[in-house]
Amino acid sequence: MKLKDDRKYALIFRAALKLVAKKGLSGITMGDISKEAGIATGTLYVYFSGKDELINALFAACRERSVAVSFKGYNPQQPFKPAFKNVWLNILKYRLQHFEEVIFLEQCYHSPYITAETREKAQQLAAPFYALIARGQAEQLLKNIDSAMLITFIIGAMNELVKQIHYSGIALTRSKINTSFELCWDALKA
Amino acid sequence: MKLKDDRKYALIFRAALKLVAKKGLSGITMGDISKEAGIATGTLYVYFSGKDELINALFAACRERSVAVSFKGYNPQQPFKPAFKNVWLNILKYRLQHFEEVIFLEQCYHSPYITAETREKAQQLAAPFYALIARGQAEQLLKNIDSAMLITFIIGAMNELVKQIHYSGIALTRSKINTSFELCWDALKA
Amino acid sequence: MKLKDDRKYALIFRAALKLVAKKGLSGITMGDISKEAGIATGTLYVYFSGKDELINALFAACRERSVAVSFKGYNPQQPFKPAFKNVWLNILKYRLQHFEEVIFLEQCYHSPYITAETREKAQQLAAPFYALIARGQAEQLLKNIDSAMLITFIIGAMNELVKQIHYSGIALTRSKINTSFELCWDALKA
Amino acid sequence: MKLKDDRKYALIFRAALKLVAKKGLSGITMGDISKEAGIATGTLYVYFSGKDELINALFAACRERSVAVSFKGYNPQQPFKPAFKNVWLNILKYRLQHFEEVIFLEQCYHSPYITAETREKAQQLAAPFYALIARGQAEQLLKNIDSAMLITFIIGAMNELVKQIHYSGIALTRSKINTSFELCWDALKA
DNA sequence: GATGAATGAGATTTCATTCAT
DNA sequence: TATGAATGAAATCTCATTCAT
Repeated sequence: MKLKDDRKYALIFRAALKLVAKKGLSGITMGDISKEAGIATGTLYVYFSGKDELINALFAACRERSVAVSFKGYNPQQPFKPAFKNVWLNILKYRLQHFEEVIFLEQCYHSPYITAETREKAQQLAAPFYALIARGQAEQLLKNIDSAMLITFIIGAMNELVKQIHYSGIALTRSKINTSFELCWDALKA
Repeated sequence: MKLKDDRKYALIFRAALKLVAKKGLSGITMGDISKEAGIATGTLYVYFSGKDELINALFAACRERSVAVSFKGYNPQQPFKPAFKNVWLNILKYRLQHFEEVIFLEQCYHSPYITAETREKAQQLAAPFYALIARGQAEQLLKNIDSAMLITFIIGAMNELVKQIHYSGIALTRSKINTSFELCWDALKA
Repeated sequence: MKLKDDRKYALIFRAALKLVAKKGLSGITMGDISKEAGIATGTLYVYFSGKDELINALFAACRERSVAVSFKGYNPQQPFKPAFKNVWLNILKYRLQHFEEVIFLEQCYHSPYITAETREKAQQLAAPFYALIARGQAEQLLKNIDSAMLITFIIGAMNELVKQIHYSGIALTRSKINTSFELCWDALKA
Repeated sequence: MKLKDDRKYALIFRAALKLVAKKGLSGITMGDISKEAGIATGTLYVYFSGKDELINALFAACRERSVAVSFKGYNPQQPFKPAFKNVWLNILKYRLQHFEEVIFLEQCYHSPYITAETREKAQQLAAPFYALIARGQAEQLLKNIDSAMLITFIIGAMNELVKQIHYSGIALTRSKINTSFELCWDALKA
């Protein structure tokens, strides 16, 4: 008896991400995805009930992975600024290394594929970031303003930074990274 | 024999923007656009040679309008910070009032519709912003780092801010605007 | 300007009926129908929103035509038996000449295509037959039993007769017709 | 190595009948049948070489069962009318209790699934009914006309009666049955 | 120029059948 | 034999574009 192959999910996701990065969300077809993944088109429907479900599942997976990686190595005992920088760097590195996911998530956000439910769940994943900001404010290191606004600033600037680095093709030196972080930190610090 | 009706361009653009904001770039069809614009599908092809051209033209138009409005009221005699804030506010207001265009531009950027040429031209429109940053640096008010990085920061943070405001539905008070600007200014200032 | 061509409905219906008679309801495809009708597959979707709608519409059309023709030449002044025979003959002739419709209606009845609504409407078309039976009972010419049962008997016997004639290929002589009618009449008469 | 499990045939047949009654012949898939039967899709192909064979086999089985039951309790010594009524009742009861088979047979008759051979064999099963009619004619109790026509009448009326009873949901009383039989008898009797 | 029906290539999806376990 | 994932041909349906009016 043949069992459902868990590696196929990864295979399909990788294929879809690659294609979206290349041709945009509006340019991918189920046929393209299956071909890229090296499986038959019909097989896609063994793993996902349709294109919508595939894209929603991939969206959720990308969001989760992205969050999961952010707090790697985070240690609450560590002083705030280095701990925060660690998270900031995790995010930056992840986004640069998985630029396809960044594009995919952005393209999805205003697409008809993502359901309200999926969107809702994605929102909830932000909780740890709010907690981190709250800690910085409690320690009087961060500006005492609406934490949503602070997060907005961090994420927005980071997004654009990642895109700029990706498209400019300019190598990202340690000093550039530090400059960028200080730019961000100057904005947030009390 | 009638002449091309200039108002139809606006009609078509407005329809396309509305639909992209609602259903995403991957969700719109020529049929949808014509219906929303209140004209026949065939008529679209009188004004645009095809879907690609329509989207490229709209993309270019949005970019141009967006830049044109940014420097409204800009007066080089004015001291830098208020002059800069004026531009910053122009951009913020425009993006909030024309949120559909923000979405559209974002969606386009990684779509196969936009040609390299269109992308190139869009890039060139950023020149006045570089000049503005250069002035701030010359006056030693802004950090003396890669101006592309500074612009990236400003635009990225602004984009996210606009989205947050739009989706949260929270009214934007004068004090919130000022807080946001100061956040941005603290990041940039020397 | 090209207008929707009313003859296309007839063209499509004729094609569908021909194919169902040949290959059964389970054997027809939208592609087959369009080819048989001499139009592009996409054109079918200009006239019907999908396969379901096409089949429901054809079902309704067949039912209506079948009923409409039944009372041709019916004259209430005429004595009951010849008036009744006239109707009976109308039905028999119509079904023999439009055998494809008989098959189609039968195939449809237990198919997932026909909606409850369509079924409902079809049911209502039987009213004139009930009225005719009621007249025969009022004149004490027909058995005074549940009129639904009488109609059931007439229609059931007729259906099978039509099939037998069609498949046996034996010519239907005037005398055979009369014999059949008398068989039916003997069953019904008081 | 296990042997073919005879109960599986019954399981498969039951599942197929249930589904055809619910969704029509055009609405069933091998997947549906296997799921309804509680077995794997692949297992269907252990018992039948394909969909066609499955349906032909079921068709033949239904026809055989239907005929076999008709003459239960038939005693040639018994006078004709009660003997005939006995057969008539056997058929009526069987069809009411196995309505799914009635639908299935009807649906099959004009489908491309049933082969000429299967159809042929089904035809031959009617022989005992012809013999019964011949006896009635020899005893000068039945009209002396083409026996095919008489059988057509009986079966057609019965079919419709069964459907009417099934769909109306009205309980079938002993008196209703008798009335129906007399209707039939009046038609046939010399 | 304006219309919208017509087109057919191509997208999504289904499903009978096969095959590895 | 039993399983159900895998397949790919074929079905349904969509949609950018054309064309007759």
